[in-house]
Amino acid sequence: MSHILGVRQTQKLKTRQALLDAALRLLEEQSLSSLGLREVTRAVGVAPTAFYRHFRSIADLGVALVEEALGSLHPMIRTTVSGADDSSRRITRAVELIARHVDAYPAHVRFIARERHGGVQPVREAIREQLARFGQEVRDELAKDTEAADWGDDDLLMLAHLYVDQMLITASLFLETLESSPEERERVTRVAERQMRLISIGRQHWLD
Amino acid sequence: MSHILGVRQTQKLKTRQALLDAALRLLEEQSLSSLGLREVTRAVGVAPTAFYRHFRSIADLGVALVEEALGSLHPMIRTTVSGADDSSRRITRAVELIARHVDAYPAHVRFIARERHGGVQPVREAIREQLARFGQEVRDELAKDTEAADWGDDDLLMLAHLYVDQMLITASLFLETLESSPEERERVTRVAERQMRLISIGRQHWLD
DNA sequence: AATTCCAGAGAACAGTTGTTAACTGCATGG
DNA sequence: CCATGCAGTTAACAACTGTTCTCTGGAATT
Repeated sequence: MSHILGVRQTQKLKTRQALLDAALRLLEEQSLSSLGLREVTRAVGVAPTAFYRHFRSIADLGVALVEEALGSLHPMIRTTVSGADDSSRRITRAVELIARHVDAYPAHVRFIARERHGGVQPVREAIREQLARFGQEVRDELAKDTEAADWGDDDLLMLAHLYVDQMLITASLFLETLESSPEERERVTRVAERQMRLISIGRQHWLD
Repeated sequence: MSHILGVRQTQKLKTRQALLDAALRLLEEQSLSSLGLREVTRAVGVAPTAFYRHFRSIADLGVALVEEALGSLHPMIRTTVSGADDSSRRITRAVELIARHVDAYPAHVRFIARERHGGVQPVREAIREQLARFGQEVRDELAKDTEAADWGDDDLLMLAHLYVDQMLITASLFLETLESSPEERERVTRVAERQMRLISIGRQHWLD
């Protein structure tokens, strides 16, 4: 199955990745809809026309970036929500995991937050799709929990989307505090934890 | 106090508003950071240089749009959250108010959702400021409620921001269903109501 | 009635953009 | 070893961008 790539294909993949990296860096201070194809190739040090060997358009590159930013995140989401330990520790761990992820991949997080409602339709669509998948996965994880025994499937999905949106809000908040003081980051952490906790409390009393 | 404007000033305001309107329309299918000054003046039917009589830059126009989109919304937010009637009806009414607002001003809502995390720093800042004000106003309204008698100020603000974010998420969801079937809109309405309800339940049991 | 002011027009500027076509050199498969 | 494939180059295109300076007509002020 594992097919060893030739010199040619590896070089092509390398250039492709360089384009993605350069685009992601340029997108820290602008939106995808204003990102120029020449701007990207210039940053990589490659001729403008080389772009077409890898992507049909900037929108196409954007969709690839969505895949890169969210595609590998599914296992992490699953393990974050699941687990049978007590809910308080789980929340602390989840918020910390989000904070770490923002630290590790700030540009990816910024890209998703920015382009989720951005001006490029295919990219919005790709993000919407991935987030819907997250929602379903979180719902499946929640369904395993004994606490959700009598819940309807609709309600589980409703709660799952609430969690997913809350994660995004938290991530975006951490993003804004990337260059703030540790005290500010701590404050944001505590607010996020309490918001999660309030949702959890609502969840516990949903069937009352 | 009410100073009657001369022919000259009214004409200037008219052109300014035409620029804002044209920009808002053009922003339905792109982001602010890719909006061109010439593009806007062309849409209005005015010379490119006339733009400078009204705005220093596109970013400056964006900040004005934030004011137009959110500035007049404060009284509505206050009345939505306040009121002593039972919480279930309040939620129904709040979600309906959001739906109506999205119907009436879709371009404004889209602009805010898009540029909140968009590529233009001064505009992000302006939106952040307005949303922070909303948060404080909602907190003040929540503080009046007898249910929040023993709540700390921190917790009230935490809840207020949760509500504000939830309103934005709901508005953005309605935006996506603007051209969908009535059934789809009804479905979104019910999900939004249940999410609000879950948060309200969490609120009721917060001090347990 | 004469003067000042100023919103908008017009022309020109140096740069930028996406896309095309035809090319080159080198890894690949026969 | 030779022929093919294909990643990346080069050059050129028409169209577009923000910004400058200069000008004009008519409202506002005196």
